[in-house]
Amino acid sequence: MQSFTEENYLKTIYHLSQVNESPVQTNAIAEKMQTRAASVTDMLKKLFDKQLIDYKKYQGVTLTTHGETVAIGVVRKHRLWEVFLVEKLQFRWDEVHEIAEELEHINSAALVERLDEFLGFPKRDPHGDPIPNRDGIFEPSLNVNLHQIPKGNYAVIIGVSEHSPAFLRHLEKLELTIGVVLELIEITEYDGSVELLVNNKKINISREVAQHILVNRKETV
Amino acid sequence: MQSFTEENYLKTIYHLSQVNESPVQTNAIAEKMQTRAASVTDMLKKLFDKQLIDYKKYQGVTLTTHGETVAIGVVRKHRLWEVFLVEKLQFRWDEVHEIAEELEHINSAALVERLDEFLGFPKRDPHGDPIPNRDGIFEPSLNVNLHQIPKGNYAVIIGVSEHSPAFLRHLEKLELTIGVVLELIEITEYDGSVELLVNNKKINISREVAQHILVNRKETV
DNA sequence: AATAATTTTTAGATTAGACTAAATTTACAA
DNA sequence: TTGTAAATTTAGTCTAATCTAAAAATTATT
Repeated sequence: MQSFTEENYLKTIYHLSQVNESPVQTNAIAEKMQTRAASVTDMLKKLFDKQLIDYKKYQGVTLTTHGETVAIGVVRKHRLWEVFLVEKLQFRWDEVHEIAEELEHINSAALVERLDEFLGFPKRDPHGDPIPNRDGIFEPSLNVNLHQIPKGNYAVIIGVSEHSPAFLRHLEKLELTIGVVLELIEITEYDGSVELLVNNKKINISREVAQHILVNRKETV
Repeated sequence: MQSFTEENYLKTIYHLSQVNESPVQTNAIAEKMQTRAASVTDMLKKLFDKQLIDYKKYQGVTLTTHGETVAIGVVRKHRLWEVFLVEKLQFRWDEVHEIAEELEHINSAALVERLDEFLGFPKRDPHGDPIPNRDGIFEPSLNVNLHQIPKGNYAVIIGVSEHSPAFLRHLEKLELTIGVVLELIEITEYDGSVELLVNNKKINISREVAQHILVNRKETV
């Protein structure tokens, strides 16, 4: 069994090796976890001794199969609890991350499976992130961001790649939430800002925002 | 804010001062928490410094108003989560205590209030224990055990005063669960065992079992 | 009241996780 | 290839929570 803290390290290493590729660097972990590199080194030794990571001094880390299983288990719990909080307890999508950070460490296999069933085996969390099944398998997905859609095309929002409450509330205000269908009218050459048609309204969003909105292209409306 | 561990100490002190009267002794806390008296003394000093308990060396402890508020908050969360696990996730009443021991430390006032609402503001947990409201107020209750009912009388089971899975499964097997109406036929003088009529069946239970079943007397069937 | 038994506290260590400061290794540029 | 900057690790502390063993205080018993 892993401690709360060990689980958080594994989860962070997992996320970092998804975004950039592995091996993951000590400093990257330290920054993400708001701690110091020296603390990370201490923990890496411990995780290595427990065979949860592969680690050579100065060479960064990758998760072992076992370590990845644990990390994906934590991600699964986090995302299922987020669905619970939004679907059952009526929280907004920008409020659930912090609470799920605590709930993800509750330790009961039976609880996770029953929660999954209670929620109807959801495939994605409220931000559109995929939920691994009990075997740790994710449904394949495309991950195209809005900025990559050619003009004149339609798309449906399936997720976001940035989870800060400020960003999520901004999207909410723009009516850019999961499931919304939009038409991409124009990408401004000068600053990369994007003009959209959403709910019959024309709106303009910055390149930064557009790049954090994940979509599926749609052939028709 | 209190740590996980501090919350557990406060909860234990709270429970012990309900059962026997206060002040609560160091050894009693140690036994209940499966730890050593020396560890308890260390923690008592800390809780005293935080003004969560009143404590004089060698004289035992009582909770301060603040400490009691925290303890009741933990009890409230524990019992609400137990209701969730049984009512929504279909756990049995003998399976929920351990999971609730973890969930009770999740830290979000909004979560507790929304969970309470989602569950329909339950007044009692799956073992019949009262759930304090958001202000820490318990609904008054009588707490008569089955052994105190005069023969020939009817009663309805409202709770239990012993929560071990073994005991709960035993009751389940005897069909002695919350809400069940029974008639007390006889209390055997020799060993205090009790003869009951439940669901039209005559059964016999030991004095020990009878004393851990809490009931309300009923005038009629 | 004196002594024995019990309870509680103190003293001193230990472990997990974190920190600072200094040393070391790696990477990169002149 | 040599020197410097950046990244990482080591060494040594710190705090929270625990422990054992010993000392002190309280309670019970003659």
